Amino acid sequence: MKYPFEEIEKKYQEIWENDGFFEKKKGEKHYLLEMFPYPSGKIHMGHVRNYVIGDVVARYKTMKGFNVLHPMGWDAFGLPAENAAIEKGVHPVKWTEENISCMKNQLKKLGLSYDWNKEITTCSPNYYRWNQWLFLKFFEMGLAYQKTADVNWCPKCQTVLANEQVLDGACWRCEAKITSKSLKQWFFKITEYADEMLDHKLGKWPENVLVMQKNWIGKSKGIEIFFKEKKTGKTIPVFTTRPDTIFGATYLTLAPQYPLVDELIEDAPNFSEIKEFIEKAKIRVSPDELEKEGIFTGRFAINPVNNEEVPIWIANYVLMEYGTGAIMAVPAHDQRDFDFAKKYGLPIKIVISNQELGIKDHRIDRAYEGEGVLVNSGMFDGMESERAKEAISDWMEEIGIGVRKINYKLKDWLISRQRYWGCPIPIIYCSECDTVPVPEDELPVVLPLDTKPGQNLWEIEEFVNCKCPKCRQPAKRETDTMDTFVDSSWYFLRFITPSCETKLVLKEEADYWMPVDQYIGGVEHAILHLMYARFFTKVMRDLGLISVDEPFTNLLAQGMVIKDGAKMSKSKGNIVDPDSIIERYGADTLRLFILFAAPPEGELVWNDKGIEGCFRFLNRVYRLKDKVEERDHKEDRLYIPINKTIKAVTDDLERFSFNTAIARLMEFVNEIKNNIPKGIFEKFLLLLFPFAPHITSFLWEKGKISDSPWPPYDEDVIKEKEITIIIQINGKLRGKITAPYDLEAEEIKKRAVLSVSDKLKTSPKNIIFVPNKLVNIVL
RNA sequence: GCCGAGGUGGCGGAAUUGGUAGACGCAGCGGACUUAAAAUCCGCUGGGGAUUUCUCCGUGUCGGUUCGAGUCCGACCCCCGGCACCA
Repeated sequence: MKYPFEEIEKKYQEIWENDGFFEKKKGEKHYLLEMFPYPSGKIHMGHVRNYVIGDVVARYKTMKGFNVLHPMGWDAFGLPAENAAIEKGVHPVKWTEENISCMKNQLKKLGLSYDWNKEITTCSPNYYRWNQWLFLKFFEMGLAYQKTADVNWCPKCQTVLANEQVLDGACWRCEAKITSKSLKQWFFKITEYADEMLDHKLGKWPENVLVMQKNWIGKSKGIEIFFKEKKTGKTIPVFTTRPDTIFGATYLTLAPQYPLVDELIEDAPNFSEIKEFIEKAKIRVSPDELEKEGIFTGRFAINPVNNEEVPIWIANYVLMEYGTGAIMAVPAHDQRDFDFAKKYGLPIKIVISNQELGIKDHRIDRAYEGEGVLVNSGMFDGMESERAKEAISDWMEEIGIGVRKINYKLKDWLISRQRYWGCPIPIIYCSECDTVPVPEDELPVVLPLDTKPGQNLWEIEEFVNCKCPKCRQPAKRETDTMDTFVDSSWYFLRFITPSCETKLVLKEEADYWMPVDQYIGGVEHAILHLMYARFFTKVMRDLGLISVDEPFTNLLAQGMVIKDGAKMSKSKGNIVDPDSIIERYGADTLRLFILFAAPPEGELVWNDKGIEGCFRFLNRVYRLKDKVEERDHKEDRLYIPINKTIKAVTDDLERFSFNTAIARLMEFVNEIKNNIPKGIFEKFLLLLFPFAPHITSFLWEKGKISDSPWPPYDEDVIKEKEITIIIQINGKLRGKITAPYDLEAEEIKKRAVLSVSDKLKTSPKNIIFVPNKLVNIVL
């Protein structure tokens, strides 16, 4: 037996299409947002999960009387569109538009309550002109700059990538191995906000997301110490977090790319050997495959704390991008330096003593990296390393051989992409005036649409050639486009006034709606998108666009959808198509199952059988319509259960425990035996409505169910008059009694002892009483 | 290696502050209805033993705190996620 979900869902989706969802403008504001999708073709179960969670919250909050903003849009620039153009000969515009219309249709078939009047599409000039406008603002503020750097290059995507977009040495999108390339590129100075981004003081974010971001930012406090090269007297600064080990520095190591290297080795007898090593060492290998190797330069440096000469080496494990590109090696107290020193027979000098390692024993077999008392460290001998760090730093700064410094792992965000299907960077290069920003009133720089598949912007002369805005002489446009993560770093602001032509957002409206009260999306964006969006928010605040420090007050990081032990994906061939499920069971069943199968933060294991249970449940609900009776409901035996259910479902929704909320609804239906009074049935329908809006709309009969407020519960009824008291003997369950609510302790204890008297071999030593819960008799 | 989250029946998962472990659903078993099947409805369903309402064991392992521990503390084991020569 199946209820006629096709007709029901079609009917109500048509009604919603015409009526919309959010006409009323009263109550406290609630900005609810789910991560907008890339229009890749069809929605997948991950989308369904994300958007169904959002929809339940939207409908619940609306019923609770909030003024809800719940918009949806499209993250529409990106590489798959270009690949499709090359493979199928369809223009990215057409491909994207078709996908959007298909996916929008799918979202509607799920019964999602979006305010489609606020829809945005990042590839439309009306949207990306503000992308360009923000770029110009960043440029004015010195937050957008160009530099030549060794950058991550994906040979398959034929473009550069930001650091965050390289996973395990491979491209985040196509998994091709990343190579290095030296290019002049545009960067956003995200590092300027590194410190502020370490704290998220607003609302509730999952701990693991905050920790991941913190690790990514990777703040470390230390000191730059100035070594001098002996022959030339040139300064080689090294960064360390362990100044307490400075007396144990027995050699220096430079990154292969270190600028001074060429000069240092020019008169070395084994010059060509060193050169060869450097070229080999420059090739990036993943850390676990890399054997630590190095070569002596023939030169020495002076350790400024004791004027000792230490050899200068070049090693493949020293990174040019972090710190100064040069390190002081303390083999006794750093495992990497230790391995290296052992391999090349370099001296190992212990300067931190500890219980495990005798200070006189020089044949240690590993580095001691912990804290301890300083030895062999001149006037700092006997000091605790924690104190010595400060004392040595103070002293170094005083005599000018070092300066305290904070380093971050976080790098500036490389935003140039050598791709066509993206937002053009609004910059013009003029032989006279150099780098000139496109004037604001000439925005947008429109992406030319009359192109052939695979054609790049630099191949389109009409685009490239232009006039310099300053001197009106012929000039050339920047032909790189922006990383698509730029588009999604501020879209939550555009949703507020999406069609405003004069401003990115109207200030008063932004002040009303921002920040987003609840953001919902996959954990996979914990670093990339969420960090970029926080960065943009802080810049937009400094620009005076908004008054908030953070974009998203609360974050719900939803788990992945799994089948056969792996994330659902086309390449693994384990996808379940939402359309086929809707066709078979209807959208309400799909919505219910995806919420019921797992708590939102956890992984959801797809089970073809499990969905049957939700379908059966909705069929039972449907059949209830024949059991509804017109009669007084306050006296009915279901009156207490429905009130308990209202309380439970309300509490569960407040803490996003959708799976248990649905279980409560199922329990209630299991309670109904022969019939149900209409008043109680209606309350039940209101509770079920956010989860299964179609079937509940149908069963509601009178008017629109969505106009009804969330039902309150009767406090008096919930407090039961007769309650069950657990009786334990020595903490083990031995019986139960029922007693009036709040019956006094002595009376309960008396009854409890009496009820288990045959099991009491000795008289009780102690009786623990927890009001309205249990009695524990201790023998 | 470091950081984070977790380990509960055959399975997905409940147990919100330490107080009836296993709600709800799936799968399974038995029964009703039916000529039969499907659907539906009812009952059982952590393990062992007595077979009736009794009893022992049981939330990764070992120990601790407590009248009482899935929940708190300590040590260890195992999975998952993130970062990984960051000096």
